[in-house]
Amino acid sequence: MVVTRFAPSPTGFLHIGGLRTALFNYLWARRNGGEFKLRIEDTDQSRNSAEATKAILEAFDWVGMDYDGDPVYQSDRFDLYRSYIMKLLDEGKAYYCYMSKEELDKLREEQMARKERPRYDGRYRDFTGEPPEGVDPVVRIKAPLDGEIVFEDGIKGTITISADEVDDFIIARSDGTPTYNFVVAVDDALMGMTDVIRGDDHLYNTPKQIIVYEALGFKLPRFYHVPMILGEGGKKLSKRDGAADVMDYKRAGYLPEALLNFLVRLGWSRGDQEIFTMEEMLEYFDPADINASASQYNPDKLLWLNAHYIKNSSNERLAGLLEEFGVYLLSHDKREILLDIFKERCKTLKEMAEQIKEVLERPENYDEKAIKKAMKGEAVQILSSFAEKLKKSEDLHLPSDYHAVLEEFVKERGIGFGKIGMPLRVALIGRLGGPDLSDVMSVIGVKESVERIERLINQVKE
RNA sequence: GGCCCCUUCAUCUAGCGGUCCAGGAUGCAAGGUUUUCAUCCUUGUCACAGGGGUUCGAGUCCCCUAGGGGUCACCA
Repeated sequence: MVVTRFAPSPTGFLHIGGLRTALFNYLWARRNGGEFKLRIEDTDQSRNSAEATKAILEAFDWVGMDYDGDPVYQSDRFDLYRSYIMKLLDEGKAYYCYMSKEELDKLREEQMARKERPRYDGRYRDFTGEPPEGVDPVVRIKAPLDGEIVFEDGIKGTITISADEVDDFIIARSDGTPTYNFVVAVDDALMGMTDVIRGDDHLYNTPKQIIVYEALGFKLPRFYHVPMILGEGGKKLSKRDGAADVMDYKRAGYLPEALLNFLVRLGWSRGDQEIFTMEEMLEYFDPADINASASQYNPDKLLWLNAHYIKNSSNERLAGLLEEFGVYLLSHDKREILLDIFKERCKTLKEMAEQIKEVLERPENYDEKAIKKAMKGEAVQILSSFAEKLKKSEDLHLPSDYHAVLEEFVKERGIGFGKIGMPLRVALIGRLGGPDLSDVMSVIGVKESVERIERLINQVKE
């Protein structure tokens, strides 16, 4: 049985680094038929917010990762933590420390001045005297005084930390609330975690948590510390590097499977394979194969992946998704042709929506450079006679019908395709470039095509 | 600064001592397809951080240097 978890603190949105660790945990649990749990680390009441929790849940929902059972909120479990703190106190494995915050700060400053590593000096570790008046004590755990703490990391190998790097850290604050490293260890043990996959910014927390595990007699899980995702340029990932919030990717028109595929390949691979369906990820993912080095965020690759998944989506699905971007195609009679055209050429849903709108809606203004390039010479005459020809043609429905008219027109006038192509393009969608003209006309029909041509002609005449 | 971790093309990566004058993908460039743009196809471009060892043989093992990252709270 494999049990994993994702344990965010609800202090903000879910960012892509978090999503990746969540994905790794999810895949590993599911691959093994185990459980994937969600735990909200909200022990610091001043910093967490209900909205943040909601945003995290929303992101999970969007990418389609399901978790087992209800999310566990640490704020519901203070009594539980207290009982374990009492237990350690009773067994002499933890103790009250009456040092005030001010004293502590002073000690730290002195140590820093002496260029020493700031650490608690253990002055109350074996204290038996009268406690000072008027001080609410914190509870500290007894960390080993010498030797080293060694553990096996599934990604980085054997990690050795000298005992004097870890002091008697606080497990309960003076107001009685438990601290992070204590509750994580207690919860992971009690929730039955077998594998803890987390960011390697937690590497230094691990020895502390191991101290808690051992003091409480809990069995250690396997640890995997995954390297962080760096921003472009190798610096810490920031908002500037694409949208840091997972839901921003939805708003920007990314498909969740593209994002997941992108993230799973950041630090993990299987031979030369680039495209992974969820089924394939579930079949092959193993945290032991994660790279030990950090990787950089690469927006171009994400875009490429997204284009791939758009191409391979059904028109029905795309039509549904496009509604969020103001394009309503579900019951549009030209839905299939429209989507067939644009799913091949767009990298995001947002881009797709914009380009579909270019076809569906008349151009509001014309690209100036395009006008200059396309509307010289006899372009106006060519356009208007093409409009005449369109009006006279009957039974134009399919793109091929329009294509035939276009071909005939070019032949009759003895001109190159570009002579009509460029101006017509500007008339229909307002710019050069874009999809096949026959496709566009078949979508909007003869009447609208003619009107758009006339509109451009009038505009140019002015 | 102390401690810990990391280091193959611009980027994501393959490589687990010989099959590597280092493979794939993205990007970029060129060509082809296309009435245009995009897609697509083809070709090309580009890397073992540096220095010492170990070994018959090192991208692969060890050490040093450099660079990068992380961490040193009554935050999580």
